[in-house]
Amino acid sequence: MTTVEPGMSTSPSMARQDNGTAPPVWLRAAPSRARRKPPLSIERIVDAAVIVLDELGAEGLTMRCLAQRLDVTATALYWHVRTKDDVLDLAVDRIFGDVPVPDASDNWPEDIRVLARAWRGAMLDHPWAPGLVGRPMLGPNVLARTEFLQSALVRGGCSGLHLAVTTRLLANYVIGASLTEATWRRTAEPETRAAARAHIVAHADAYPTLDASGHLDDTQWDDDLLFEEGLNGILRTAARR
Amino acid sequence: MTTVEPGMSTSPSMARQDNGTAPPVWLRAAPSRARRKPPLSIERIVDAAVIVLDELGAEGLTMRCLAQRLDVTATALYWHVRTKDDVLDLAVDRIFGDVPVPDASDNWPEDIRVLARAWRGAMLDHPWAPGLVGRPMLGPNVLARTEFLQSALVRGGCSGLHLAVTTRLLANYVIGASLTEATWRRTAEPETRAAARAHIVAHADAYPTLDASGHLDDTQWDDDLLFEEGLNGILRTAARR
DNA sequence: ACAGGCTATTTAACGACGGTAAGGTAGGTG
DNA sequence: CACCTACCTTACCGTCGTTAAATAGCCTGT
Repeated sequence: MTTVEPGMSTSPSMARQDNGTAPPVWLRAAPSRARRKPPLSIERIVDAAVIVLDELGAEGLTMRCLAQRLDVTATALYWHVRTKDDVLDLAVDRIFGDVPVPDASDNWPEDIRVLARAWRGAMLDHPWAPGLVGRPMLGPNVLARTEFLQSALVRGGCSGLHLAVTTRLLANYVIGASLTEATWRRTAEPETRAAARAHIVAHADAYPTLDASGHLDDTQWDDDLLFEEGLNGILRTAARR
Repeated sequence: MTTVEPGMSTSPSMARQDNGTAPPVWLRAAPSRARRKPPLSIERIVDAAVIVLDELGAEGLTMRCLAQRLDVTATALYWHVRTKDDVLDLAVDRIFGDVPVPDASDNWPEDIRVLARAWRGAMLDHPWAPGLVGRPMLGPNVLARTEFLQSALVRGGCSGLHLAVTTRLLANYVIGASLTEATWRRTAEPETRAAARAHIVAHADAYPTLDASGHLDDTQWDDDLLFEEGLNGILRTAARR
């Protein structure tokens, strides 16, 4: 993955510390025209942040560790970014950039389905993202997807109050579903999942319906199916106007 | 609010430090039978945590500040609680305990409406709560409300896949709506809200539908109305089976 | 009355974090 | 050559969550 380049040590502090013992010449770069470290940029920072978040989760992202990954000191990041929260906001919007905006077809419900599926897919691919939705989502990528979603509803004949209601219904459903599913997948090692399910079964007198319906039982229903059916329900009422 | 009791200083460290200068006798408590500090308990900790969260938000809750409010050192909390995350989980479940579980009537959609309204209301009363839903919600209060919700659907004739789909649809909608609304209210001073709306208007070429529909325009639609209408839509499809 | 043990709390401290202030260094420009 | 600006580093601050050890209050058996 990471290849060693001449004149580039993986740690800048090591490069500075080697006073006295110079490395063999052929490992040293040509003194004047050596390739330098690529300059830092917001894009590179956000890219690295997403990688770290994928690997370590939201709690694992540290300015120091993020800087280390970029071969830079932590404080260098603050030249390009104001706070850590900025990095988080940018990272969230970044992953929504990976959600393709489909071309508008003549089948508007299917357009919405495609977008909603991809939206949920992006959040489940980066399970740290739903937990970060508690900050305002006003990035350009999010707005662009919301625009597409609402425009599809307009093509379907929605307007006025009904349009506002359905837009929110759709967005909130996708967000809520992604949040709960991601939380469930992230926090629950098989042992924990089983314990939760067992807790319901054990207190079946308090939770008779949950017990009978197999709530929290992973083997009962497929998450993808449940999401899809819920989506269909929303779209059906949207179409009936 | 806080009354000064004899023999009880608001800060224990002050009480210890006054070596030498003893307070006047009448301010000192009777030496043997003085009322002592009420003992710490998980309940008192969680109560205080909710208060602090309401006042300072999720980022303002510190073990030290929580301890100070309880007139105790920070480390004393760890006798009753394993980590700060425990406090957070307990606080989230605690506020759901304030959501009244209605008696089952013969009008099951209205039962669900009542519960859903109160659920959303609880999260908006404690705007820090939705941001903490990224941790598993398996507390007894949450489970009891979920049980009621699903049992109402069963009374309405739901079963099998349809029951599972509608349960999730409802829960995810309420969670998503509460999350986005609370986020919007919490983070957005009027200036920020106006800026967000203005951003859409300024880029009306990129977001024509959002612009025309008044997206992010607070004066356009009432949040309560939008939530209620979305809920009605879900319940209508649930009833049609 | 008193020793001893359990419970609840304090004192002290550690390591890591987000963030700031000041200084340095390279590259372009006069 | 000097100088400016953009970018990065070194050194450091205050706060956080958490642990370990010492300590105070209370109950119990004698």
